[in-house]
Amino acid sequence: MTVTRIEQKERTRRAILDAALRLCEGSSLVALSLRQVAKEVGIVPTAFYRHFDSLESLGLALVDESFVSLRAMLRDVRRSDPAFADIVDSSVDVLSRHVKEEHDHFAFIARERTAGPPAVRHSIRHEIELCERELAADLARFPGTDVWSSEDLRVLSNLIVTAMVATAEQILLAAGRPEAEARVAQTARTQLRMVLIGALRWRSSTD
Amino acid sequence: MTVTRIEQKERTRRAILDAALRLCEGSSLVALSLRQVAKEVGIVPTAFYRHFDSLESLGLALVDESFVSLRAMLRDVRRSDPAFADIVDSSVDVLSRHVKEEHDHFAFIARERTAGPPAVRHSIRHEIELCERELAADLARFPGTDVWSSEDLRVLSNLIVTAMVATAEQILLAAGRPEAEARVAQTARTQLRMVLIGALRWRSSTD
DNA sequence: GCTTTGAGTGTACGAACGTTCACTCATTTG
DNA sequence: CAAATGAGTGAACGTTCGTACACTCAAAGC
Repeated sequence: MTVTRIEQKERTRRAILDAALRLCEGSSLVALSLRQVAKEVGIVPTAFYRHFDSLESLGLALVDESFVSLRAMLRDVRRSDPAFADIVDSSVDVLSRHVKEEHDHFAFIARERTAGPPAVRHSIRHEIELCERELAADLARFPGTDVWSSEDLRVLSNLIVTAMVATAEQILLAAGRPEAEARVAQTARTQLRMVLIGALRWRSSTD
Repeated sequence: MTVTRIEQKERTRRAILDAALRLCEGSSLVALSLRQVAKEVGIVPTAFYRHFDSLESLGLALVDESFVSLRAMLRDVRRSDPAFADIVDSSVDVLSRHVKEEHDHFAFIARERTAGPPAVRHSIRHEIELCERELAADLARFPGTDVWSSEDLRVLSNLIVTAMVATAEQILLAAGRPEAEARVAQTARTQLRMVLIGALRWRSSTD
């Protein structure tokens, strides 16, 4: 019991983050009230201000936290299991596993990306742009892509990220129905293959 | 002045729809209050109930209305201008023109699709699914697609619709900055070509 | 051990919320 | 022309909202 003081504060902070994540599921941050969060946590409304100075800064903290989950997923995708013959199979597999494991974080990103408070929307968009740039860098490391322009890489990774965001949304929607999940994953695999093959062919036919 | 009575009612109804569309821009339907809408329209809160029995049914009316705009766009895409050499060019052109013209409707769909009240979300998802099925039927009419399975068509049209929804979101985001709009359109054209070529190649290599 | 600190409390406020109800009064109807 | 209709009014209700302020009382620091 040496660090009890800051430890307890951190515990309450976590409880607030979790409560907010839980409560705005099914609506949005913009429809959430400070009092609801406080009641859910079990503290008095004014105590909220000891941790965040507004719901918006709470939202920004949730963005940070959610993208920690998302980046953990990207890390897993990157060092894809060599047991998988196909990078597409392994990537979609990692995606669907992470999305289900960190359901709340991915749902938060998907929802607040378009409907959150302006600052939250902006922050999420920025993070996703960074992901696109990272993906473009990854793609550039592939054999045979050295002839591509950076613009082509950008366009391709934008398309892939868009498709994967949509896939994540559909996985969330199918959550708990294994056959629906499998269907979404199968669709995502096919789409990824179409895109990759198309990108290669398109390049070699226009360079 | 023969139809003044119902005419006036319709006018107020329109004013409510417009006010709601305007007010929930930048947040969401779930963060909208009946009183805000009434104030914006210039009627007393209780008068709202003469036209809708809840904000949710207002939301459903806005979904209907927004998809009238969207379907008008699809109609334009379908009878694509023969002056355009490329169907991709003409489709993206029609898309960006309609999205800008009916900015509010497309923004509404994009936003409430993930963040609206459950019934609204569900309704939008249903409408988008119908669009996907229509697109699949259109694609089936293309020469050379007769060997495709209906599942392949479904997967492809899902991918295309996803990419176009994302494009619409980016056009909305770039609204008012012509160079940004042009960039989004150019990206969309490239992506559509990658997808179409990839789908063709993928099919012919696995049938 | 005495003092300081700060997470959490409790009360209180004015504002906005959804909904109720009884109403007005111009238009429509018969 | 009298009666019925129905869009819009206005006051009132019980809630919930964000926030201000003065407070408690363990843990942390000296």
